Amino acid sequence: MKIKIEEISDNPVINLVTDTIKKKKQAIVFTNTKRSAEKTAEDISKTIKTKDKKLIELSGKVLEVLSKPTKQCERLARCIKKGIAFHHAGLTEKQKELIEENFRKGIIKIICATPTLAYGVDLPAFRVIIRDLRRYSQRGLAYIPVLEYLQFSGRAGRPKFDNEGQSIIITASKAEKKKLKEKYIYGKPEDIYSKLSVEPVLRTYVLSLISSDFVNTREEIFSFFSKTFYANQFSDEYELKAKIEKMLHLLEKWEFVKSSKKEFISADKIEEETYKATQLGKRVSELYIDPLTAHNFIEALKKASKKKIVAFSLLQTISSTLEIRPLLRVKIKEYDKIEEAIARYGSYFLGREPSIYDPEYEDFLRSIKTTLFFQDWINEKDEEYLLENYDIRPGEIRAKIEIADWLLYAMEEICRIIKLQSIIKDIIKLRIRVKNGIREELIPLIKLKNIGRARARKLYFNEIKTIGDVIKVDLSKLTQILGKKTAIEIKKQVGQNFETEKTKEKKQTGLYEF
DNA sequence: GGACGGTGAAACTTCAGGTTGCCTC
DNA sequence: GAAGTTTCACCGTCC
Repeated sequence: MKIKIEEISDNPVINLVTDTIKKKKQAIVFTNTKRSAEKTAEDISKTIKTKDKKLIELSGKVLEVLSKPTKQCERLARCIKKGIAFHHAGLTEKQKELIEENFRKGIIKIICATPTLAYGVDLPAFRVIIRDLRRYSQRGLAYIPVLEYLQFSGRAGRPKFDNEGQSIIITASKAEKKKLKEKYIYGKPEDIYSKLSVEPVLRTYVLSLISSDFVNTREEIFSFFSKTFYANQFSDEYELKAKIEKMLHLLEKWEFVKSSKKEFISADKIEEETYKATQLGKRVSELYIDPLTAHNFIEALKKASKKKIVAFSLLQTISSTLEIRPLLRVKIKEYDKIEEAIARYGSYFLGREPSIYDPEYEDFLRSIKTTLFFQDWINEKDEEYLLENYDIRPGEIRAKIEIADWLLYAMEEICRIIKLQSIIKDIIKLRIRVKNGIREELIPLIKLKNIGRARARKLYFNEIKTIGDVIKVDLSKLTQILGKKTAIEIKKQVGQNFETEKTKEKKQTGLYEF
């Protein structure tokens, strides 16, 4: 199909977007990096002159999601004022919600997004503009799979509102146009391959099958895997068997499963060797962490019980797992800083420190940077600081923290089973700190509902340091610090009722909200 | 003559994201 | 590999 579009700039994306708005339609622009999504949104917004009250209001909301807005928040707010937004995993949940909601309402006209928006979120638009079909990978810039292209263009056309949807690819030349047409528009999507043979996956599933008593003998295990999609696809039975054998051996060595071979079997009974999960193995399987992670935790905890540890020790242990990946990237200028941290905290490490010549050294440095990020987070550094110093955005911070929380929980559980009581306390404390991004002294206050890191710090600063202090302090002072509504609510939580007549009334009519 | 500002080219740096998993007030 | 950012050389201008 051919459509004519007015050329107001030499940037085709801007021309297309302007045309879309003129038609009173909406568009999603897909780019290949977060930075590009932001830049594109900004470039577009600069060409737009509008002063919509709703947009200004929305822009304010977007800016207020954190106690102190980051540069990213400010940039987003500026774009939204013009009805343009960018959307990627670095935004906070609230910001993403606001953008999606207001795009559906038609208030936001254009979203510049990374692939996040093509998955999960149901957000159709009249026009989809795919600016980049190549993305950086290990082998340099590579074309994205056809499947992904289909995912992008699947966003085009709103079933109830439009009769058609447009998916437009931006190309640099005629030759490229022809090539991309062949590959993406007329081409077939790729085959799907099983990832079952990837070691962490295989480890997890072998343990899970044994732990749930779904299979117990070697034969049963082989037979199970031989019916999987993986076996179907590769049909290299020998290789698969060898891999499973290896996994069984490891699980046994790590004491997650026990083989009957080691037990006494009477002479007249030739029993087939069976596998059973140990108590530890069962729990590891329930926790759904990679058995290797669990094993590393156990080794680390054993070391930890024999020496002085600090938050860094445990944070570094969880930053060395596969689950926490991707690790923060160490930038060229940061090498010195990281090396310095290694020197400073070296004695607190619980794992092996690879030498500079080891291939995993690079990952080690990245794990240290990730650890330092966590450490700054629990020392109450704000989002702007973390963005500047670690290049990690609010949305990414949340995602990392959720995984860290889960891992620390798993660590705590393992600790119970292997009976290392002395460390459990440290883990529990750390978990609260990681979850909330607070120093240890705020732990008592954070237990109150509606009190997060910012308010807890405010209270502490005002000499209200414990629940007892909260009870003692009078309402007017608390109101000064937290505002009336929160102050009353907090007082209520510690058993003091200051409900005013007004709020009581509201409550009766069902309008009262916290 | 030096501070300053503007400009553009060259050099440098960095590059998507996610699902499940657990417990709980 | 290329977009986006930073750095730097260069020039003109002003005081």
